[in-house]
Amino acid sequence: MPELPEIETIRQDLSRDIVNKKIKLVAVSNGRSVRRHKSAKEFRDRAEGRTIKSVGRLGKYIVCTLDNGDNLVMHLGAHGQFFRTKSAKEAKLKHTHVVITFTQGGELRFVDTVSFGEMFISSPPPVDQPVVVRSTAAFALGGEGDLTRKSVPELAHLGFDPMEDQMSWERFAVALRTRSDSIKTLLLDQQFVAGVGALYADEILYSAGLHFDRTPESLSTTEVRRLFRALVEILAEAIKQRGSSLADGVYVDFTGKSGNYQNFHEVYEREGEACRRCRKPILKVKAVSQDTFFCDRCQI
DNA sequence: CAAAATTCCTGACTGC
DNA sequence: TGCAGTCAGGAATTTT
Repeated sequence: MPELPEIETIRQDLSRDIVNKKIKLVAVSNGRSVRRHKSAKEFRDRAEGRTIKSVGRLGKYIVCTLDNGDNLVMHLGAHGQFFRTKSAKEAKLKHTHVVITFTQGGELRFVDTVSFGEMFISSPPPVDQPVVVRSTAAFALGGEGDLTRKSVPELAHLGFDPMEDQMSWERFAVALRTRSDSIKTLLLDQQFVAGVGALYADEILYSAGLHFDRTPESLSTTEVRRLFRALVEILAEAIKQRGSSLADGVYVDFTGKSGNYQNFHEVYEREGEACRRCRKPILKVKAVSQDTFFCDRCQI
């Protein structure tokens, strides 16, 4: 369940920790975690001996640029976790599928109970075959996300990233008008906006004072602005708080510490508790094939 | 024809 | 104890 704020927290920590470290060994114990490759050996061969030059992010993907120009791309899926360990001796958690050992010592372990997550090595496209961006990101060219998208073809389909791309509320309004789905469906659609999942979608809609079922055509200009502002501000605040850790224990950073943003949730996992704005109990319904938490008085 | 709905992958957990 | 059902992110496939 990690979403953009949790992934960004991990990216920041990794960036401080593994940049300029050299990958000595890669051990894959579950081939499903590297399923885009023909074999685990191919993944290992392309990673071993490489030095990590930078750690970026697009949506829920972490992108490590290597010294040969390739990118090591990592996605946590629904239950994936990273753990940084000082030595190989530390006990291995169940479902540890990939272990990266650095020349300078220490390991980065990828633990993923259901193996919905993945890791793969991607090469930038040849100059005569540039990536064509067809998603909503085409409305937000010029940012950091644009560079990532163009060097990792596998991520070109992702919509704009609210933190990495140069989107404005006016261009967001244009992108919105191309779609007829409900606004919650759109927030969850990675090809519309990259990085938002069920938790932040509900928090964003509460903050914007909008009901999950509203459609883009029904939104006034003021409401579109409120939605865009909530999208950017909720994610930014959640990053400041190092993401949300729920009772399920799925999200912790790679040292095992929880985030703080769960203490600021207005609706998510607050069914029956009083809305902090109007005191009416928060509701939970099935919508967009998922649980949706909202206040039916404050969100119209 | 596109958009919407369903399926698939896997393991943890819930309820009977 | 066991067994059916549910859930999760995203891609692929099927149905509408």
